[in-house]
Amino acid sequence: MTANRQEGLDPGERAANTAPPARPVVRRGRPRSDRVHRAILDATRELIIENGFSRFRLEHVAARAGVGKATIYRRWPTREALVLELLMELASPHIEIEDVGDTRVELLAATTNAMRALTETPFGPVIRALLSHIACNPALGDPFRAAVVQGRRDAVAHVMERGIARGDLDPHADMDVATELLVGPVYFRLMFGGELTLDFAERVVDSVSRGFSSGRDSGAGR
Amino acid sequence: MTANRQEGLDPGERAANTAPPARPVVRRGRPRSDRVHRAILDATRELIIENGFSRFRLEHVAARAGVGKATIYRRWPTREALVLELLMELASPHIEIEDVGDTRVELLAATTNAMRALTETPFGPVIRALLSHIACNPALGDPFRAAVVQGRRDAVAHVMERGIARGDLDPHADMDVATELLVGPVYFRLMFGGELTLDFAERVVDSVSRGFSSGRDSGAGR
Amino acid sequence: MTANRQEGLDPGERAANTAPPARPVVRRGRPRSDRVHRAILDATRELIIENGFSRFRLEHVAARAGVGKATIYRRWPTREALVLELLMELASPHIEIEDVGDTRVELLAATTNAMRALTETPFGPVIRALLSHIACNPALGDPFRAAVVQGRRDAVAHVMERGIARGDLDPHADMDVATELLVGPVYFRLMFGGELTLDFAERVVDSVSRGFSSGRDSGAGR
Amino acid sequence: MTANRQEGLDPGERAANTAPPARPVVRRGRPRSDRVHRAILDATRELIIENGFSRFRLEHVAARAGVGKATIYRRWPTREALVLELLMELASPHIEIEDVGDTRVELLAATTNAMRALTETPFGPVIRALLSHIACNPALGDPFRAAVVQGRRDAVAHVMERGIARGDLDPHADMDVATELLVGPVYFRLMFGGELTLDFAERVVDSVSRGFSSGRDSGAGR
DNA sequence: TCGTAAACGAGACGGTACGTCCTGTCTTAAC
DNA sequence: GTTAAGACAGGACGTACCGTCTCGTTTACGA
Repeated sequence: MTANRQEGLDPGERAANTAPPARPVVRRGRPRSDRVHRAILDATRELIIENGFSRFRLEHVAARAGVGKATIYRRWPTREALVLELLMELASPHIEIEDVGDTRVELLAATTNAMRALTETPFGPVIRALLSHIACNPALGDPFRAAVVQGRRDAVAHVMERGIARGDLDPHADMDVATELLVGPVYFRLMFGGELTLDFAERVVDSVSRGFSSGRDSGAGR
Repeated sequence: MTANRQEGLDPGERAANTAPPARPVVRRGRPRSDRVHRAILDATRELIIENGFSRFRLEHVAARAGVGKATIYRRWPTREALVLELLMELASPHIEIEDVGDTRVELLAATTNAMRALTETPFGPVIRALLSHIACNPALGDPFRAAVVQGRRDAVAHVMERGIARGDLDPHADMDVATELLVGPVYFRLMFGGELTLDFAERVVDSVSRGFSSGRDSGAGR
Repeated sequence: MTANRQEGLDPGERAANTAPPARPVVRRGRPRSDRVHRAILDATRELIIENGFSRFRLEHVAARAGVGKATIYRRWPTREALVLELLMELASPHIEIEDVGDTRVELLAATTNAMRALTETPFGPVIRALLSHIACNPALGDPFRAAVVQGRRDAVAHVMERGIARGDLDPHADMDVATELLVGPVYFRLMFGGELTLDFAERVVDSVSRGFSSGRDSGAGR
Repeated sequence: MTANRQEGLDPGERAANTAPPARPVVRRGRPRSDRVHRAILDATRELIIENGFSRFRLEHVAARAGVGKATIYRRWPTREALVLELLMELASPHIEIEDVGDTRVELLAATTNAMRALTETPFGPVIRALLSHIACNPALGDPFRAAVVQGRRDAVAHVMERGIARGDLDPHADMDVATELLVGPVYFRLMFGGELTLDFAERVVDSVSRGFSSGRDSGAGR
């Protein structure tokens, strides 16, 4: 989330973990301003949403945030790194799937969580603008995949495990493609058109869960 | 495919529709060179694959194609229009799904056609570089959706119709999400990581077709 | 004067001087605009006079001349080269000393020419702003010395020769320091203060010409 | 020499001279370091000699002197003030002309003092780099003229007075241009090229002193 | 067969943004 | 209260491309 501020926090903590008399990498000079950090990320979010990534200009970020360009470059080496931090920040709240005791509801949540993040929060316009860079540029894609995508895979896996434990899902249901089947259709429509409605999510989940169903007359099979 | 060369052809045809003896807007001067047209598209393909769309520069296209910049602008009003033509050209061969009499094979073809286009042809790197622009920029996305995406939806719909007619698929199978379920997972992995192998395609198709199956012991249900 | 436009003029002339069938280095592309060239030099002159060389910004030149920065860099590799061309252009009209038949008048002209150029023309503020660079930077100083300073030395030498021929000046008068004695005092005051008036020029010339005088009751000795 | 440190030294000294029990403008906190003062001036001298004034950066001074930027700004309000102090410090040892009883030797000293300061001490490169600023910027030029130039004028005037008293120089010799004639040629060559040798100095002084000579067969007239 | 008019390569043009450097001010902890 | 360190807003640097424009040259067509 705060991808590249870690090194500012680590030293102290690391010092505490190791040698007591060790100098904890003294922080010298004026410390970086949190207000400025926030202002830059906010301006970044607004400008990406307004113009997309290809017309996203650091000079405009600096102007809108009321900040010098050097202040941005001091914190993020490239604009990819900047938008990555923003992306992580925006993505994280939409990953978890709560255990509500109902397998179908939880499978539906996997799809609707992704969908609502895309349609109802700034995460939508931002990731839309960054799809190409996530797909092409490992510097941006790898951290995103490691954090966000893997998080979603784990959440879906837990849902499936609970569903199998409840007897709702076939123990042989293919967990390796579950995330792809539940979330892939949403991103397909994000790029290639089509409504992103609750009805769509239910159709996807119905089709998928029928394939995953244990065959018992359970909640997972409608 | 030749999206914006139409206006070069229109005048003549329109003239034919109106005044028979009228001079059909004589084409004077040196005609445009096909060699140049080809060289620009080839350079475009190479440079997008090498650098991605964000570092794609018309000046480099002109240099590599051995062409003046004005010659490019004379044919395409924006670089989006240029890459759109390239994208259409590269996408078109991978849409059709042949009727082979076997529903499962045809469903699998829907997934593997998309997958092989992405992994084995220049269409992969090119669309990867353009995902964001297709998602954000209607000038590029709308024609692409109208031609390529709709083409794929139609092909999948025909497969489903044939599968229902053969009794392999449930007549109530949800055709509205079939393309999303078969192709969405492939694009999900294109962006968000994961193998794009035949095994993956088979797992996807198995899960989906089990959901779509008529229940009869048919080829569609493994 | 037009230091780095020579290569634009040479080819044609050189072709005429050498081999008739020789290809005269074909000029391709849109030719450089003289209007732009003039506008840049004019803006340069104004801004140096207004702000001095240390606050002289190419970005301001571009803005005032209504020109892109690249257009300036296309013609002059550094701002030193730009101001050198300006300096040469401004200096050239004040070098010559006319043969008026009167040695004292001609010696006085050597001093007053320099003085009036400094006090009554843009050459003054411009060279004042460039003294350090002429003194320190050979890229600027060498061409200036070769053209302007040597020109003035030659002019003074001719005056002395005529004065000796007329019998006004001592044949042993030291021509090697004449320019320094006649013009040095003017530049001394330019930098280190003191009036630059006709009276001052006459005092200098009187003192110098008394030292150079042939001793005969001539015009050179007051 | 130490133009703006006066206010830092005065209070203490004045306190010692006046009322013993009175607390005289208490100097609180850590006192300013002379080591730092010296290091800054030394770094300034080195960097001006290495790069000239136009590429002279306070940030580099701070780095080389091992000093914070604020420490420099606390002592000198502008970089002009800083280099002015340096210039004064370097200029002062070369002003005086000793009374040796020989008018020609003393006139020669006026020229060679200036010349040797320029060729054999750091004053040369430093003033060379500052000529433009002395000529254009009163903040730097006025104090320099008041101290250094006027000092030299006074020294030359004393030489002339002694020469007239000795009967070597014409009582009507023009004292108002004497400094210009003796030193102007040296600065002319500093900027505009030519050797700065003892031979050159002697030729200048011979020509000038012949103009100033009383006509008696004295030492001043060669 | 010869004009003529558009296409062509080259590159100049006014701009915008880049990423870097430096300015003069400020904010911190250490002394 | 001075010190070293370094963050900060701002502004200029020199470079790279944008999309438009002017050149001289090339090439097919119709007169």
